[in-house]
Amino acid sequence: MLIDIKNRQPKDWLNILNPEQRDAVETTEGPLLVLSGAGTGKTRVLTSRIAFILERNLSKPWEVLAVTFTNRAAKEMQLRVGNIVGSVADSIWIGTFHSIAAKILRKYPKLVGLENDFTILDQDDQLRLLKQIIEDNRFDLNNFSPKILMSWIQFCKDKGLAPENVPFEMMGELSICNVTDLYSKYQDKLRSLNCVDFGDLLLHCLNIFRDNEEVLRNYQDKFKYILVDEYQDTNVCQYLWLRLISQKYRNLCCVGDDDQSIYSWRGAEVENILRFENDYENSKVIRLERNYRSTPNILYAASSLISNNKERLGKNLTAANSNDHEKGDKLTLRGVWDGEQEALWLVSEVESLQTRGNLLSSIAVLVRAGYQTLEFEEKFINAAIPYRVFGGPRFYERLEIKDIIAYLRCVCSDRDDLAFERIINKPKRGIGESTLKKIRTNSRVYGVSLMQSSRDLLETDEFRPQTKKNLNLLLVFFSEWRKNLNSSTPADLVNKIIEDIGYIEILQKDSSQDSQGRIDNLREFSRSLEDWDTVKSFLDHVSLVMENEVKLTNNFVTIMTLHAAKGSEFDNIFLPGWEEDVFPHRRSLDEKRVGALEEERRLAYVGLTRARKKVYISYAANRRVYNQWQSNLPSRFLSELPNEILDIITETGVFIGGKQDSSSFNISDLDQDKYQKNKINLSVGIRIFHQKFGYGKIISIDNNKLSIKFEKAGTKKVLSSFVELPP
DNA sequence: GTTTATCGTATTTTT
DNA sequence: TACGATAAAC
Repeated sequence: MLIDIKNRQPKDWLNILNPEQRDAVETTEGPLLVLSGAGTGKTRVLTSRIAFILERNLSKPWEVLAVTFTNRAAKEMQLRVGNIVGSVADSIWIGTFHSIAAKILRKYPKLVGLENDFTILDQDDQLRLLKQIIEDNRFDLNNFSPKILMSWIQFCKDKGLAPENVPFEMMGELSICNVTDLYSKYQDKLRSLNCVDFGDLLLHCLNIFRDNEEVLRNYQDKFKYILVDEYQDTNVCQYLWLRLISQKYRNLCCVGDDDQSIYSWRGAEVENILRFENDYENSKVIRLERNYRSTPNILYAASSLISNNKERLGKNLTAANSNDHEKGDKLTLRGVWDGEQEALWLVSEVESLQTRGNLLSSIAVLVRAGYQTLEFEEKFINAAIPYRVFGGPRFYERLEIKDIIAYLRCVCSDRDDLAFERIINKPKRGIGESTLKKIRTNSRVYGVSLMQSSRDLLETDEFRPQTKKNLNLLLVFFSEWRKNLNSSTPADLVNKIIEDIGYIEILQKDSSQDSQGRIDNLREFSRSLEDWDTVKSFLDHVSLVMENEVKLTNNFVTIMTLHAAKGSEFDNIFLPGWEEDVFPHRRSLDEKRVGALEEERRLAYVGLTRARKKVYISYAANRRVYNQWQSNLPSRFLSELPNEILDIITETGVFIGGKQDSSSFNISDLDQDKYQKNKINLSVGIRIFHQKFGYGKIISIDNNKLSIKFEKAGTKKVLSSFVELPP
């Protein structure tokens, strides 16, 4: 594919750009903000800009830094730049914030008190570590859960704050317990274990730049051109980092879209993009508003929706290939009785798309939250339609894989206590809580690693004979594996480990459903290791690139969360679950922050703008949540879509406004106030009939939500539009 | 001392 | 439902 594109006229990639895009590519000097709406060719601008810089010989490839948020985006950029400029693209610094920071940190670990081979912890390890610290120090934390405390610590790190710099105001309701103390202890522990967490990668890197002028100058001199993708998603720490590193040449090009900012919960600050012009003197702003992706109808829907947000810079997307006669299909809006019917309907629409000649790979189902994928998976399996869930439990996060990785980590480092704790009794070898406690206490007293502590204790009679024997065997294995560390390939080493500890046999004995799948995963894992020369380089890859290699095999429907969908596009998009409390998510409604709802709306905007041709939105009146029936109102976002471009189909038997006539259904009917007017007279005590639950009496009324005591089904909450007066 | 069973509770999004 | 913490059984 390289050859094919390289054979084009050298200027081709430049000439296909529209004037604004071209301006963004050619304005190489000085700070530049590119406000790039959905589908306006953002990636094309970024890649062309890099190609332009290289082609004009403005800098060497290794003097260009391009940062993205996801590994996927980084990979794509690498590929597309490579398509234009060829193999020199390999020496450009392209990567995620985290991987670039890790690369720099690996060069200067000592400056922040780390050793060369520090380990990057994942969330699981972070949480376990924090729990341990809470226990060890007997912290009184007022019933705040470790999870909450962990996210607070991450929050501080996102802001670029070390424990000693956290201002009192930031502690919020956590100020009643000494969280900063905990944070500080957590950092100490990480350092003593020679570990970092995700937030540290950036924070340490930032601190290196702050405290070591020569190092900073080194990188400032190096990077003549800096490009940032998805700038609206940067947090304070990343913002400060960028400011420092770009200070010398000031050739900083940030590309982003405030309407697609959906990561504030992870510390992202839209403000970064809103204040770009103030922050960087003599900066230029270019707006990309020509959308090459979606039909006019889809854009109209998306624009109407997003115009309900107040905090935005404001952009008007127009369809680049617009033409008054061809507005594209209307959006399909489907209301159904319950979640199951929604899934059945969705699958049947997929089948119909397929018979009309659409590839399954042109179809995506975008959900608000991970748990929603299950229902669709089931129905796809029944219909024998191939699908793939992205962003589900990721390969390296599977338990069995994590176990083996923990073994590898222990082989590499004697000091990796977290990994050691994970595997000391996995598979079960009779080493339980009390033995572990002894090892821990001993290690704390003497300041040695758990593994060293175990070795020391084995010299004594502290353990029972059986325990002693088992633990000793494990340690003997480790010293053997370490001998092989440099002589054999990582794949061979893993196979040896799996065999020595009898992992496969244990899985085989366990006759549970997924044990075969786990064995397959292990095989797959050792196969994937064949691409790596050293265990260490592989471990780094694992912690930074959590995704499994995406197999671009065949033809399948994509199922993923709206968050994961950002940056991708499909001909046909399904957006199920548009109900209050599901989407917008309840958590965002509970939150007092005004911005929370606006972020949900941006998420809806992202969803709509993924589609090239056709959008299907659906909602279910009832849903089973944790084995309980719950009735939901249609999402408020539905009433923000223009009526004239919707094809509305409600299921037979779903009553809206007391009428079964679907043609008279109007979106504004969803508006609660208007809705109240044409409903039947309901009051407490009245006997009613409900399609699914039968007869019952109303016990209370809350707007149009009714609590009804059914004669057979018990007490349920039901939407008033779904009840009838008995004949 | 270790493993298994039961109970109760909290449920987003991800580098 | 699914996981984690605690209680009973091996």
